[in-house]
Amino acid sequence: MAWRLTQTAAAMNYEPSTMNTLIVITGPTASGKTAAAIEVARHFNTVVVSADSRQFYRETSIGTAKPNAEELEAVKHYFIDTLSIEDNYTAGKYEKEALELLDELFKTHKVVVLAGGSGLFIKAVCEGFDEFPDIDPQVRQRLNQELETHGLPYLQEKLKAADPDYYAQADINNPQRVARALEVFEGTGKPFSSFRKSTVNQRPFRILKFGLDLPREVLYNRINTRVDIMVKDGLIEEVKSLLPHRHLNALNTVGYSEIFNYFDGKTDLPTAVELIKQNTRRFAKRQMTWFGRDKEIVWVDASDGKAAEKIIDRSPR
RNA sequence: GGUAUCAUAGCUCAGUUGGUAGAGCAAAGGACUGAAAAUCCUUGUGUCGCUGGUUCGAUUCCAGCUGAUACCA
Repeated sequence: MAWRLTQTAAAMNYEPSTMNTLIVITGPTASGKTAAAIEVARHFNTVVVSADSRQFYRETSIGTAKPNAEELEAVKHYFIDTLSIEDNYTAGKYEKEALELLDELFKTHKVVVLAGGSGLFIKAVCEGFDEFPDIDPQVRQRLNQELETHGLPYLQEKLKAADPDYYAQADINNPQRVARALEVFEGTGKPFSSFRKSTVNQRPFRILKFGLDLPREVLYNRINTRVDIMVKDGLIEEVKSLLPHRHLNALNTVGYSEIFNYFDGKTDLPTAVELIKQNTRRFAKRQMTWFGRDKEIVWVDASDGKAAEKIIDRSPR
């Protein structure tokens, strides 16, 4: 058995040998996804599509651990540097754009690599979201204003009245969730829950998911040293140049927020760097929680530096 | 060397008029369908420095020891 069928592929009843394959390479931050993806892509003479929600933006590089020039040279990458931090991007847009891109790429490639650590964006490609109408961003802006002036309970009550079904199951303490449900309701006149059908969309390609696995202690050490390297490589200067744009969502990100606080005089630099390490470790933990729930992921041990070989070994020939 | 104070969770500390203890931070676990490197939820992990004494019972009181800090020499 050289490769494994995902449930999706099995359900579609495609002939494996003639079917295009998306090799998903994921895992927590600093687990070695970039290098593994390049190695796998080279082996299949193909390209890498990024599923990393922070590497889209061309203004941020050091703090997002973007592939370096040499790595970008080695293999063609998509969805790297395609956006500005000023752009208002969503996971829904990514789903559509990524599927269109894959459709094109599979015309000339049997295999494409999807690499990244953003669980929601991987889900967008592999399963997709239910159809939600586009909502005018002003609706969210207004809701955030209401949150500011009236507090979360006010929005909770609105949601309770607008969509009792969702209210009953939603994470009501989470302002972003409450606001999201309300923006859909207020933008469409229909309850958020009426759009949520939890359908797993069938994709016209086979999906193999691999996760890079490291003992936690090893991963945490890698995170810590990688942050030190970022600082040496000029992270502080990068963040300084972005100070005028600090309110943008794309910069509400580990590695940037902490340095903004340093420039505000809220912490000293060593403390800010320690906080980046700590928050990156926490981020990695959240990623592991997310990916741990995905039973389609085949985990490969990455502590020997041979993760790519193992992925190639378990992929179609 | 002397005197005083302190020693409780990974860290900073609270507390028990004697009935084996709790906050913050750290950490761990979890949720998450268009903000996702975002956002949110849950959880106390302990030879109460060591050795004796008093006591039905000591982390608490007493003595000695060890260590830390301050002051005096």
